[in-house]
Amino acid sequence: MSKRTLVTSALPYANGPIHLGHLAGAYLPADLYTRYKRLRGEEILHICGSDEHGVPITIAAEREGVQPQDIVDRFHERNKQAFQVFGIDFDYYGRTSSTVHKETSQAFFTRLDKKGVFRRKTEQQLYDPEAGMFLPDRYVKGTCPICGYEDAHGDQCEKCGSSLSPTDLMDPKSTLTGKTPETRETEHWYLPLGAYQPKIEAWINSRTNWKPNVTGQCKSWLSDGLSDRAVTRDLSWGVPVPHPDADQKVLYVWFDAPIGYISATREWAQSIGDEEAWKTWWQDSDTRLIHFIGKDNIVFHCIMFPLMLMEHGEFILPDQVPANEFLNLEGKKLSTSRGWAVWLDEAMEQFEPDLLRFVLGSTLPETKDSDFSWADFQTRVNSELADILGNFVYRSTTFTERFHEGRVPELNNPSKRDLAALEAIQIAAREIAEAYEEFKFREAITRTMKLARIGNKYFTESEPWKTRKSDPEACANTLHVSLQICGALSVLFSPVLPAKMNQLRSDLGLDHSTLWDHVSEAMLTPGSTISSGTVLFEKIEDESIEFQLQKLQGHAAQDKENETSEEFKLPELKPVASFDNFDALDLRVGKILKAQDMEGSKKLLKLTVDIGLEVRTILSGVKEHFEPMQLEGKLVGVVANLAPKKMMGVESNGMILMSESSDGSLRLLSPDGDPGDPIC
RNA sequence: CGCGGGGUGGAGCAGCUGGUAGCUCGUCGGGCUCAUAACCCGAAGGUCGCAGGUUCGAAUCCUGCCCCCGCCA
Repeated sequence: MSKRTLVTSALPYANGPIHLGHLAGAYLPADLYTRYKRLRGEEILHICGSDEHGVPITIAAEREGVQPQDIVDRFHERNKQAFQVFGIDFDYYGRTSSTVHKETSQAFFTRLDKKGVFRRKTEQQLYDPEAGMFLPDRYVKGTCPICGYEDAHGDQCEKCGSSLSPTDLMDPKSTLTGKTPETRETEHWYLPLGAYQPKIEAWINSRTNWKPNVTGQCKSWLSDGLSDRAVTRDLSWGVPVPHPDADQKVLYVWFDAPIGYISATREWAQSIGDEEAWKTWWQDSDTRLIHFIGKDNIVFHCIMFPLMLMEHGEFILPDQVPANEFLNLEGKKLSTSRGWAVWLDEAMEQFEPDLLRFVLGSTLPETKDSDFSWADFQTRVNSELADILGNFVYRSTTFTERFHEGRVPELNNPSKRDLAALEAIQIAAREIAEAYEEFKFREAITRTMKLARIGNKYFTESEPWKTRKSDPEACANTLHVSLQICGALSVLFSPVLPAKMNQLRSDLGLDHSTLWDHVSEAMLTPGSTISSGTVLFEKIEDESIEFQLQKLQGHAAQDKENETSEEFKLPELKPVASFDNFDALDLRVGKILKAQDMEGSKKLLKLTVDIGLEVRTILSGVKEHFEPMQLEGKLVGVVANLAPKKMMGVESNGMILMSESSDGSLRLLSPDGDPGDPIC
């Protein structure tokens, strides 16, 4: 039995925000596990951080005309913040652009180099003389030698799917300068995976407790035969290769990123004022190392990184890699580039983190790809969190409040049913724990919810509203038992619903440091006071779901527009809307009294509009289409009851109706009538 | 034959180290009224993609075929 557990979550790539797919793949399961283990009183450390090197970041930086560091700074902060709000309980969130990481990964490289692990190979690579640099695969485009597609990338042809090497391309062009690159010689360090294959294979075969999808993926790689992999690249953004012959070279991102787990742990040790503390977590064989990742990362965490650790010699190896499959969205695969994603920070503007944690946790892609849909989100929140769990707690506490002075009753002469319900608490605690230990988080959540279902059934069958008069002792027992179940739930559900269960424990007068092993049929002391009337979970209205769906469509449509902006194509009709949907809008005739420039905004004009009943301020994104003077005095259509929205520090109260031409230009809808007339 | 995943009642999933097909939601019927139009009970609904094979017995193992879906997490 290991003394402690080190949990790592895949380092998110710092060129974009976190979306639901990321959470479902690694962060939420890691957090559920960590929180569960902490509740067990076990020693556990959860490490993560931003992966900040690699070509996509330099491409993003160039596109925006900024430095890679700027991109990375932006997303590091944004993602760190989003994780925190969502309740992902990292002990430390580092970043690979840090000094400690640079030192750690360089030392790692040097040690492997000195041990003779690497092979140096000279190879031909494309060089852009104008840009003065070797071109990474993705910086080269050309004609695919296999299918003749003219716009193939240096690493892969999107048309036929063939994987390519830049030198395979016919008529290659640098995407930086558009020039034809020349071929030059360069030398790189390789990790000769092929040579180590037997060693890796033996190790993988010894991992008998891994998930089938993980082992399967590894074996498939092994049976294809591992090929050597470069660990260095000719780039400027990354960790410089610490070798005199390696001018202008950096460590390949796949090599330095996993070392980020170690460097982040070192930084954590510094932060607690004990520089050496990280060693316990990485070098003591009593520590169990667990990597939470998405399936795309399996090969790195199950083959490459373990090999690096083995050859380094001073580190423990991963004990478990509970990789998840992928999460789809509304039945379609997520695509950040096509705008088909739900961004964590945006989702949390509307919904409490616990709701997302629950729904996402209930549908984690543990064994195969799974699907997240907003309709399902609404159903699960309403029918499970609100109706089953929330309502059970509510009926138990309010009944106690109304008929028992808000105090936990004594248990006297319990019936068989009472005893069975109390026993269910222990059984649940045991079964739920078992599921967590086996990384079956969906199962854990189902089993936890089952206890609330048992509570409802027990409460209904006991009929305290009848025994209240006929048999007060039985009634008291019912309340006693129901409240004990609530108490148990407040702990057993807290890995999934940390904030809500904190609230519940407060209401029940339980200590926040209550541990899993304190869960029993006697958690609440008879006579102690409880609070009631807290509605833990509000139901989600259709409108909120509709809003999210539209936002999603909006993201996707906007992106489509960007892609096909040259085509003259009218947008497709939206799905049928009910009359109620239409009727919810209050459309009015308005008169623009004044139009002012919004300083600092590219798009917005500040309009003062008379809508008959009142004069209000409306911000409109029309600066690129109209001069303020053109607008003053015009009659326009106004959405008068749109929720106010603050932009650039000014609150906008409504929206001006426009028509948009295929070339993107806007025109006013000009109604006849007087300000305030309803449009119907 | 590029790699990988999958096809189970209306929907979303579990079962897949072989032995009467489960769960949540939805639907229908009933009960109850403490409660967030909630809760409880019952019912209908599946030849487990297709075809072969192994076996006393296969959703579960083997073979072939068909169809979906990912592969800038």
